[in-house]
Amino acid sequence: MTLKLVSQSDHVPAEDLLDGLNQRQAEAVTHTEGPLLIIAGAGSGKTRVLTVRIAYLLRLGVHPSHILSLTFTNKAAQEMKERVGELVGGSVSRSMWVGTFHSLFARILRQHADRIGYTSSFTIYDSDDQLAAIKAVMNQLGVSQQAVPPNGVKGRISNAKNEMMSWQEYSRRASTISEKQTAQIYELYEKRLKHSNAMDFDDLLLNTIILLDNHTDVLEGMHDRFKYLCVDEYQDTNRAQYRVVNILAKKFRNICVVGDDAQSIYRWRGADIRNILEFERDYPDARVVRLEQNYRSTKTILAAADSVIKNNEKQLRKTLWTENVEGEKITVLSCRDDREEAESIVRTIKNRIEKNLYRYSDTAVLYRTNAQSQALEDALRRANLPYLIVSGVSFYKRKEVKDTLAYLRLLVNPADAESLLRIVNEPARGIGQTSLNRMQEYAVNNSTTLFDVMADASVVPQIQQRVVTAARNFVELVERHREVLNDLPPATLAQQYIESTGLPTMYKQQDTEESLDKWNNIERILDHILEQQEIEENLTLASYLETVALVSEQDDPQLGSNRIALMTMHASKGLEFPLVVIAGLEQGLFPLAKAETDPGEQEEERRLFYVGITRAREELILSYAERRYRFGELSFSRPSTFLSELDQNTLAPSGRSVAVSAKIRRTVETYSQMPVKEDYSQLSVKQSVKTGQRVKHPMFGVGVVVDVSGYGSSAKATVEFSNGQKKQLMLSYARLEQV
DNA sequence: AGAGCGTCGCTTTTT
DNA sequence: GCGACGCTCT
Repeated sequence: MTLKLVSQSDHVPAEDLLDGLNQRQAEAVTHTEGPLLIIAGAGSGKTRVLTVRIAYLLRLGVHPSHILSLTFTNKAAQEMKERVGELVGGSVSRSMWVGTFHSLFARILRQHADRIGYTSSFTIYDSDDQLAAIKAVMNQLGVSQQAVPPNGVKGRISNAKNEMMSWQEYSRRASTISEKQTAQIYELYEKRLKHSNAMDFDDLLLNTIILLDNHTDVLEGMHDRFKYLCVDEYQDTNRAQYRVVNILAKKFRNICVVGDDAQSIYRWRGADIRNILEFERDYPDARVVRLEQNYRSTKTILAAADSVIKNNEKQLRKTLWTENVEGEKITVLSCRDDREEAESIVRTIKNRIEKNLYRYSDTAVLYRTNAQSQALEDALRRANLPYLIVSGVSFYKRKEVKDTLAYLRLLVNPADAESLLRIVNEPARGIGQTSLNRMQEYAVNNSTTLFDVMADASVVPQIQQRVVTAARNFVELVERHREVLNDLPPATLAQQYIESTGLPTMYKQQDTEESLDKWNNIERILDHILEQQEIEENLTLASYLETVALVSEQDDPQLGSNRIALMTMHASKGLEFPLVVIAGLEQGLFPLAKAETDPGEQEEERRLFYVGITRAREELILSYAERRYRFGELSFSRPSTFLSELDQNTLAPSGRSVAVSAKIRRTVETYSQMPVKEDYSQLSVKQSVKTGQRVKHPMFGVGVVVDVSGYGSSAKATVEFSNGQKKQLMLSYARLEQV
């Protein structure tokens, strides 16, 4: 198979691959030996360079299996595989290692699990499982969850792991009482996971490091295998990832990293920007190539992006430029509330589409938080426009889905305490919390697993006979299917097993709309397994579960369809759309409130805005609402400071004063009943606004009041701003300051 | 053991 | 405004 394809790639000279690349891009492609840092600005053809570079390596005769390409998200890995496949043929690209850090390391760890005290059927814990384990450990220690929020502990443990700090070391360094407590939880958490034959996301990296550090033969195997390394989104790697990359690159030093410090948006989860900033120090002989020509966006969009990002101090200066046209100015929609914002956005998009400027799939609406998608969805549905939410988690977060997967995980790995606890009494089997606590305690004290205790719980003190029987029945149910784990095709096995758990039956019998929905979702998983089994011949239940654990959601088949895409700005990284809308540009939302006190956070938010802006090819629309529902309550906000940072020349004059639509149906009562949390300290200022007075608007800048009408909460002022713009402003929303 | 009710925290972002 | 969790009652 491979032979045929290598010969196929032989008949075209490698140089032909360089056609259409600019000089810098070609330089990056042809620098195959030794360290290479590619600083790739947004839209500079990074993916193209990476894929061509791989094709180039192959044409030089490098065997595909010697190339390792690490990406940050599944989406990126997928795209890389496809695009390389287009260049060199699908079966060649299939024998290459292209994947996320996590998925790749999970594979490596499965191969060598026994070397680090795991079995190859270890379970991967998602963050809910992590939290459940932390809570269990806290209970065990008698730490109150009120006093110590488990989520905070989770964050601290994860941070420690990202910095490769073991619980032993954490414990040594702990000085405050709270740190010592965290250390204790960390220790027991680690032991609990190990005992459950489970790893969390961070462990996948950490254990890989441990494996490679302590087992020279494995390391040598890796070295000989991965002669060419390529790491995408290097600015988003954390210290553990950095470490693995450097271990792997040590022998051949053919390491190519690509990144853009301006697009580093994962600091919060341990990404360390030093990794890219100090690459040249790590590899003094590194070649550095800067890709600064942008092929994606109009001059206007680039100018806007640049005007924003230059407010960041920590920044490698680089100059993006483009030969593209000037393009449309940026429209700003100012709206009264989130509902109106959604409707304005939908109307604007609809308008563009009706004029045949764009198709649905040319359009993306980006936002800061997933919660914002709700209003947008409603508006899109009302307008009957097709849309697609690129969210990630929804399906796999549903209870019945998690339960089904927990059953399957238990089947593969009966030591998995978190999965067991999740479903042992779902549907009810008469095994309650008290009994479970007793059995768990017994398991911990006797260094065995909960599952094994349940096989014969009669030894547990104070246990009731009917619980002993129920527990044994449960264990037998699982064991019965475990016996055929390797004999039956996974889909068949899963089907029979899940059926026998009584879970689907329970939902079916409840016979409500909701429960039938749940039953349906269970069927969807079983169908999905069957589907995967047909795609991949060697599918095992374990490999299926791994994919599901490491893939948030593969909605890709839908991404190609003609729909408007809705997603967070984080999810938009690496994508591009002719028309991009960024919603919710308000202080406290974007940037988030916590950025206001932390300059580092502020800069990260700004980079995120930069990422959002640079997704746009032709046209950008920004919006904000003066009030919106958050946490079920109405809250007020000022327009984002990011808006005022934008180069004013890039904004459309009409867009800056987009009128509030009369179409919005909203009654006075709704307003008067709305809880108002915001302080009204500025109200006196507003009410004293007089004609002729100079005022400052957070977004429109300084202006003169030319007219005042109405009073109380409906008072309006007409303000003429310094650029000649006249705008009517509701005094109760517009944050005018006296100047 | 399990159902029912009230409280609380939550929305940043993801492998 | 929702879902997870804990407390109380049966």
